[in-house]
Amino acid sequence: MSAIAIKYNDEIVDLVTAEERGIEGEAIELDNSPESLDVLRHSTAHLMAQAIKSLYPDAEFYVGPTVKEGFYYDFKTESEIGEGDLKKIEKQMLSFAKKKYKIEKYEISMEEAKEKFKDDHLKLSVMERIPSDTVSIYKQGEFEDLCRGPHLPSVGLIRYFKLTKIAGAYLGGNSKNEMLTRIYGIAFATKEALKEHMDMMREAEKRDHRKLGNEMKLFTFREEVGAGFAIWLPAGGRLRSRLESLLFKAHRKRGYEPVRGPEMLRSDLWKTSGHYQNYGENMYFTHIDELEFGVKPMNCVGHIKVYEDELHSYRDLPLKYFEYGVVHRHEMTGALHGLFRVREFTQDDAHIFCTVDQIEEQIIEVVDFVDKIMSTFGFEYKMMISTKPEKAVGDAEVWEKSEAALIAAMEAHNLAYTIDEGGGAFYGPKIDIKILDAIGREWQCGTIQLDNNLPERFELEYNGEDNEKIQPVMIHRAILGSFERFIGILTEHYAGEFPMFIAPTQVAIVPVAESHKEYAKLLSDKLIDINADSEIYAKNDSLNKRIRIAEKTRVPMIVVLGDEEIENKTVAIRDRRTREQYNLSEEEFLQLIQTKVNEVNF
RNA sequence: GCCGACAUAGCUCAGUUGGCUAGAGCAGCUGAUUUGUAAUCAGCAGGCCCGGGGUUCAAAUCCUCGUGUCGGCACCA
Repeated sequence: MSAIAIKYNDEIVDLVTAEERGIEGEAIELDNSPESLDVLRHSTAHLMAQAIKSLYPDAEFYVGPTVKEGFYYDFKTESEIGEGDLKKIEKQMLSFAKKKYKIEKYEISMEEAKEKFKDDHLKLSVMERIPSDTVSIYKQGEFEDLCRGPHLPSVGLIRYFKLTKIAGAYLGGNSKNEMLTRIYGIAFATKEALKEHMDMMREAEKRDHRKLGNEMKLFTFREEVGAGFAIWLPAGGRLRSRLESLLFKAHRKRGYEPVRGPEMLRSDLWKTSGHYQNYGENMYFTHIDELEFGVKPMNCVGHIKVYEDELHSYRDLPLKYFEYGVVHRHEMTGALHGLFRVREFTQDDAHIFCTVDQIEEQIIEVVDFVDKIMSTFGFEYKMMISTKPEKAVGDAEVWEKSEAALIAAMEAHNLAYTIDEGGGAFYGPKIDIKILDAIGREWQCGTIQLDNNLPERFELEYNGEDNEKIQPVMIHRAILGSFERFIGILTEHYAGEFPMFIAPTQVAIVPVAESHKEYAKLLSDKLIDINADSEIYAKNDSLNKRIRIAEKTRVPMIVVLGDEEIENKTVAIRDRRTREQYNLSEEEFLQLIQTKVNEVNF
């Protein structure tokens, strides 16, 4: 196999450019390495543009880069293009690929380029953003495109690709601009790699929590209830309450006090906190007796009122209040997505009131807490520190000090983190925790945020050693983020096969015949005593069928009870995964379940 | 919010270019069967075809306005 490009000083250079510049380097072959795929996908994007141009001659093109999962091209045409047209475009691409057009390159001045693409206002706007005086043009067959490369030597090398999605996208990523059509695709060097990728996509689809949530009866959404409002069904309710009680204990162990603020508060308070001005368009309001109330989008104000309930000494700090706070946020319709993005959700929210000197140790404590939970579920995660944004309140010194405290906490404990410059909240810097799930996707869940703004606005204080009034620091933190999103992620992470300690039902009991129902009920009661839920499959169906149904519910353990078991006081256990069967005495069985249910503590 | 697609029974889906009483499988109910590890048989019931308006002799099907869902974009304190 021959090279498709070379690597020159860490730069990927295509063959035409290498020749033009008279340089040599390590050969890059057409394979599934990241460098090679990048070139391949970029050229596939161009091939797609060529196909689109031939099918829709009025099409104008914006940019067509490669991205993490393939490539896309943004363009515009007067014709309506829908999902059904992707096949047609793919076909055209293949026919061009068969012609094995050489991909040629030449350079022209910016002026010439502007003349050349004068009818393509999108290309012109691309050129606006290029500082250089000359630009390169890549040509394949009749099709020419402004591009800096690198590209394959020939479109004939493009064989294994698929157009995956069609969607709208704002020009330049700005919602004030016009909307273009975007087609996404994927390409690989080999047929096998493409197939593997498509298989993985199908696997991800099978894990989709919306699908599993429906199948497993965890939760539902209903048109008449309203968009973004989840309804928790019994199975989901059981799972959720297990998570809640585990987490409740974990908070108590760490000195958090449970508190609760009201669901809606007078708007005056939201004006004091600044939410009215800064977040008002996402809030739900109601008017009662001439007064305006705002439904809480966050729990901070309630916790501040808890703090204000009594005078505090420096000796009391840190104070940690937590609440499973139900919040409402009017998210934009297009943002809603299963349990991942809803309009009403419950945060595992806490606020820590502490002195400036305590920030570091408090951050560390929270980070440890996070680590405990994430490792229990087998999640890897990343932490990202977001610093002062352009639009920020509070004085610069405090900002610096807070940011330094976050970084110091990370450094002191050798924790890996990245920095998102300017990505903080307007009131303070934060650490975001991003979960990597079983199939490598990232989810933003927990967050730890320093806040000097609210203590200032509400004039919070405590008495210092010399009886002077000092303003405390407030740390907002959530670990799961919200039960909704976290359970959504858990569902996909485990593909619905929840481990015993969190599963909606721990055991499925299948009595062989009518006469064994009584023993089943007895066992079920004993399971409740050890905090395990079970379901008895005693319907008038064949044994095979009931086992099949039990299997399909993804319950972690199935036990079958018949004459033998009753006689010997044993249970026949069927392992879901291996389909193997083995017997345990009732006592051993209960012991096993008890261990498994309690094996986890955060 | 924007671009595009979609909405038929509890669930998953059929339903020709507008044309008879809108179909199937699973789930549900009633029987029969009482089962030893992934679907026993038979019968029954179940629909304002997402909601308003319209076009037409005739609308699940066409138009329109909503609502909701999906794929992205933008948003995400």
